Amino acid sequence: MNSSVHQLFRQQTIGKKKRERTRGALLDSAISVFANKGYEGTRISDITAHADVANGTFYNYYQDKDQLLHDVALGLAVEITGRINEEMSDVTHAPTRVALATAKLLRTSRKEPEWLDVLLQGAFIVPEVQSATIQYLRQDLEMGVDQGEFNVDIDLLLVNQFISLIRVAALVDPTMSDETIENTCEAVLRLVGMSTANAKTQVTAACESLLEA
Amino acid sequence: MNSSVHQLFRQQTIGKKKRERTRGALLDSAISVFANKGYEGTRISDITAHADVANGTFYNYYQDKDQLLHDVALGLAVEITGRINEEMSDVTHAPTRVALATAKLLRTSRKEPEWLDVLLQGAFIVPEVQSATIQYLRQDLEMGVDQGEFNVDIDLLLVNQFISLIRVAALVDPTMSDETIENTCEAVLRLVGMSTANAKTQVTAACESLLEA
DNA sequence: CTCATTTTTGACATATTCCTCATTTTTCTT
DNA sequence: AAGAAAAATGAGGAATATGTCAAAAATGAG
Repeated sequence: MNSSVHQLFRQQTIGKKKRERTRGALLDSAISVFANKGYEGTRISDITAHADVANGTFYNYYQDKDQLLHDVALGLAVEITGRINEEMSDVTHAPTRVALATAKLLRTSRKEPEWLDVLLQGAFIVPEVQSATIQYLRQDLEMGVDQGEFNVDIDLLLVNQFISLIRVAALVDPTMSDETIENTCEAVLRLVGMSTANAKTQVTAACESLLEA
Repeated sequence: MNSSVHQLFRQQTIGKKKRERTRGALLDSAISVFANKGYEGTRISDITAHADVANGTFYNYYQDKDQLLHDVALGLAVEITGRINEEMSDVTHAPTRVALATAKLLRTSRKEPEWLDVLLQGAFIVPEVQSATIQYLRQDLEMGVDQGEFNVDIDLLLVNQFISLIRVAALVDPTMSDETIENTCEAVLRLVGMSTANAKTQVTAACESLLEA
């Protein structure tokens, strides 16, 4: 087993003690198994088999699946939102930020489809993950309203609508084509009250700057 | 057991032979149990217990949970879309149709929260249910484009985005307040390319006509 | 390299769910 | 109301998962 290509958590624990390295292996395996079998559908034994450890080893680290999902999804949330925000630190125009963040997130999902899948599963199950995910998004949306670019009330419903559009992209087109990415970016901008034409312009600009990078 | 208030399928089988009546009881029970425990989380025994029949009885009717979900969700899809379309047979203005259909659907969900929940679970798992659900929606969306009211390409992604906004409403506000209904109606109209102001106007008009009825 | 400490192991006892089928009970036609 | 056909029953075997723990193995500090 252990045929995963990504190594997010193991990368983070190289050089540390055995305990942290095994934990990293379990977390990485959890990503793959949760993504492929779904949270409900995965058995503890699926994860230990994938991580090449004995069944009992799991219980040295977690009491149950819930705790594991919590750690995995929260780790992914921190990693992904952290990266994206860092890359956008100099962008102050809200529509550009929103389009860029969406495009970057979906690009991540093209490269590591399992990450977004598990992050979203976590966001719908673990409240703490939901908060972590929403945090930055809400700031950008409110910035857009302040800048007079977004024409809509920002509330919990809207934020969740936003997230659900991301989710649908991954569901309808797991390969995450450029077309899907652009269409989704335009959709989220329309959702927050921009015109179709305006949204198209913003997305085109944002995606060009993405190709340079 | 069998504390369900709704009786959709049992209603449909009154007067028929025992076989159909028991099937109706299983289908009604499935609605309640799927809605409360989720499809993955429900056991066959949960459904038979809720229906007040022996465990083995289930297997006289279905080979597995999948087949039951198929029948339940498809039955709900036919019932719900049928009702809504009938009530809108005289409406020809696409934005009005879309706003009305959305509002009516969410109103149904307020009265019978389990119906929409299970219908959507089915739509994401059983392809045939997805088709049945999408069918009418797609017509109305294309009508809106033809009428020059919607300014967006109609494709599978868009249709799924639409459905996901419905889903979010049920998730964020299970009580389905008027506010949630109106906000969701406006959001779907913005999604298909209408301006915030225009969307608001349409929704207000549609919701008024809904109060008369 | 040594060895106390940490970590892993995997067999097993417990628990859950599935599904079958011989038997009993109900239905409903005549 | 009789009785053949239809339907329901639920005990129990097979399969799968969970969580524990005494013993074995690996680790890494000195």
